[in-house]
Amino acid sequence: MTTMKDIALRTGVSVSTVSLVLNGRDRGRVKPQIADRVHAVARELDYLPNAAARSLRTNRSQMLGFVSMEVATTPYAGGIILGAQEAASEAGYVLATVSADGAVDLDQEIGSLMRHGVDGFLFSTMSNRVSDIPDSLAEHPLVLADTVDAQGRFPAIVPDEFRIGHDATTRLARAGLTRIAYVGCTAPMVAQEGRLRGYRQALEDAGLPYDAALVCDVLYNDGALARVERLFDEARPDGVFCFNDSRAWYVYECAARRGLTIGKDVSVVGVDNHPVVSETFSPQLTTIALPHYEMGYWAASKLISMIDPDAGAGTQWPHTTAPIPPLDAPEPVRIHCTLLERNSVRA
Amino acid sequence: MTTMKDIALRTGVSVSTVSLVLNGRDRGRVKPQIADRVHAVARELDYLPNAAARSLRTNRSQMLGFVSMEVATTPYAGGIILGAQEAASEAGYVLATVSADGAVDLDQEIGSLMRHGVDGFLFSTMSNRVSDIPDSLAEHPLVLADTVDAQGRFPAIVPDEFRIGHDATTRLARAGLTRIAYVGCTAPMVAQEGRLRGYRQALEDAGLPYDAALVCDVLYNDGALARVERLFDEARPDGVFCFNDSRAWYVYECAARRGLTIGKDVSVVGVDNHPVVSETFSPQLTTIALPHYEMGYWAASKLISMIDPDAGAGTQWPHTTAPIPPLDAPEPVRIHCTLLERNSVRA
DNA sequence: ATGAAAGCGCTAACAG
DNA sequence: CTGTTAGCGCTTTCAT
Repeated sequence: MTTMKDIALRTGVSVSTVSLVLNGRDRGRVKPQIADRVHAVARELDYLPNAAARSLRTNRSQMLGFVSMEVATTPYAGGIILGAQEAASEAGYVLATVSADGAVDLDQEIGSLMRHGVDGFLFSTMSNRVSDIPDSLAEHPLVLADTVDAQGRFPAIVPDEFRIGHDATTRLARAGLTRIAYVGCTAPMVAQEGRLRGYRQALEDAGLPYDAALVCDVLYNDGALARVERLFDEARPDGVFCFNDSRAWYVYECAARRGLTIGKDVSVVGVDNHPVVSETFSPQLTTIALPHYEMGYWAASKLISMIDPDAGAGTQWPHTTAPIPPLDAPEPVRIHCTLLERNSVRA
Repeated sequence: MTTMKDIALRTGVSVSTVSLVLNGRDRGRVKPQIADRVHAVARELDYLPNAAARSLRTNRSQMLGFVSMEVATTPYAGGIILGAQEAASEAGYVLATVSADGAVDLDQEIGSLMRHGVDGFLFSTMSNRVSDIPDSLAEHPLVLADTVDAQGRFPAIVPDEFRIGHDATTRLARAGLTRIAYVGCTAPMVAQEGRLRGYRQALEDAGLPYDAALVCDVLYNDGALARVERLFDEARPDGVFCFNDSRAWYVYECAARRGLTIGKDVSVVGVDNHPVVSETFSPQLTTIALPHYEMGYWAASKLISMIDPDAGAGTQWPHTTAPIPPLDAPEPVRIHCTLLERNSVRA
C-alpha cells in the first residue's frame, strides 16, 4: 500500500502538497511543475487513496447504503441495484447492499451500514408498494425507489403506472383492435390501480367503449387460468393488456389450447419483460419494460444531490413525456419514472 | 456520534479500557464491574463503533467485495447476493456490490472497492461458466461463486450439475415413467454436460435404455419450440426433464397444443424455479431449485475463513449427499452445491 | 507557493 | 487490572 507519505518522500515535497494535488485543489496553490511530478509518482507507485483515512478525517465515506426488502425473491432488484450503482459510480460512490429477505435482521444490517458511515440510504421494496420506513433511516439522507411512504416524508422514484396502462392500451388500439381486454391483479396495489385507470383513459381517448366483461383481475394458479379461460370464451378479446409476465402466460396457455396464434388472432402487450420470460417469449410478446434501472439510477442521483447539493445542481429529474411507440416496435419500451418530492401531493 | 472517548469520560476510565471491553478482550484484564459500567454507558449513549477508524488502525475493513458480471440481466443474482450477505452478516461483515453489466468499467469498480479496503472478493458470473478472472483480483483473497476459472487457481462453489440431472431423472423413473426425455441446451456449458451425464446415469441406474430420440437440445424462440414439438410427436415421452424454466415453457406450450395435461399425460421436472415462473406454474411443475442462496452463503463463508482462519476452523464445507425426494414432494428440492478447492481436479 | 503540525476514532504495545 | 502513548493515512488550518 503506497501512501501519500511515500509519494511525498519520492517527490521531495510534503504530504500536504501531495494531498492538495491529488485532490485537484492545487489551482494557483502549487506550481504546475510540482503537481505534474506528484501525479507522475502517484501513477508510478500505483497509489490508491485510503478511503478509511479520508473518511475518518472528513466524515464522508463515499458509500451509499442500499436497503432492499426483497433482493432474492424478485428478479427486478438487480436492475435497480445496477442503476443505483451506475449513478453512484459516476459520482465516486460505492454501494453497500443489504436485504431483509431471509433471516437477516434489517435493523442490525442498517446498523452495520451506519458503523461504516454510509452517507445516505436508498430504500426499495420492489413493486411499487406503500412502505413503512424503519425509524433508524429517517434521520439520514434517504430516497425511496419503486416505493413510497404513506406520509410522503421522503423523495421517491416510482414508475408512472397510469402511463404504462395508457401506453399499452393505446398501442393495441392504434393497431386497429377493438375488443381490448385487461388481465390485471386482484391484489390492491398502486400498480394495479394506476394501470387500470390508464387502460380506461386510453380506451376513451381511442373512442372505444369500456366493457367490464373485458376486464378480469386474477391472482395465481388454477383459479387464475380458469378465469382467463372464461374471459376468452365469453368476451372474445382481439387484444390483451397483461398486468405482468405471469398474467401473460395465462393468456398464452389459453390461446394455445384454443389454437389461436398470438400476434395474429390475438395481440398481447405485457408488462415486465423479465429476462427469463423475454428470452422465451420474445418473438410474440410485445412488452413494456418497467424502469427498474432508471429508478435505481435516479434514486441514487437524487440521494447524492441531497448529500452534496453542488453535485446535483441543475439536474433534470425524470418526468413523463416519452411518445407512445407502435405495437410492433422492435425494442421493449421503457416507461419513464417520476420523482415525487417530499410531501408532494399523491393521488 | 458518540465515541469511545465520550464513554471513557462518562465512566471515568481510559479509552483503552473502553476499547478492551467493547471488543470483548477484557477477560481477566478489566474488572467485571467496570466492564458492566462501560457496556451500560455505551448503550445509554447509543454508541456505534466507527468502522473507518478501526479499519485505519487494523487494516481490516470488515467489508467484502461482491463482483458480479450480470446482476441486472439474470434473476438469480439476488439469491447469491442474499446468501453471501447472510454469511457476511453472521461474521460481522458487510457486502459492497459491484456489477459489470451496463456501462460500468469493472476494473474501475474493483479499484473503488480496493480504496475502501475490502478484505476479500467474491466473484460470480452466474450460470456456472468458466470465467476469466480480472488480474486485479488475483492477489486478494478470492472465492468464486457459480463459476470456475480455467486453471482452478481459486476456490469455487458450484452447483452439482450431475446430481441435478441424476436427481431429476430418478424422480421421473421412480414415478414409473419409462419414456423420459431430456430437453437440454445447445450452448456448451458445464451445466448442460453435467446434467446430461446425470440423466444418462440415472436411466442406467433405473434399468431404462438410453434413446437418443428422447434427447433434444434447443436454444430459444421458434426453432426451439418446433424442435420440442417434433420430440413430442416422434418420441412421445411420458416424462420430461427440462434444462431450465424456458425449456419447460416450450414443453407446456406443446402439451397445451396437443390437449395433454401436465402431471397426468406427461410429467415434467424443471430446473431453476425462478419466482416469476414458479408463482405461475407452481401447481403443475415439479422443480429443482438451483442452490443460488447456498452458493452465496458458502462462498462468503469460505472467503471469511481465508481472511480469518480462526473463523472458519472446523467448518464442514458443502458436499453432495441429500436423498432424492419423490416426484410429488411439496417443496422444490435444493440440490447441494460443492466446494472445489484450489487446484482440485476438474473433470 | 509550500510545509509543519494537529487531530479524526480507534487499537495495541508497554508501563505501572 | 488500568492508563499512557504512539500512530494508522489523510485533510486542513496556520505559518513561513
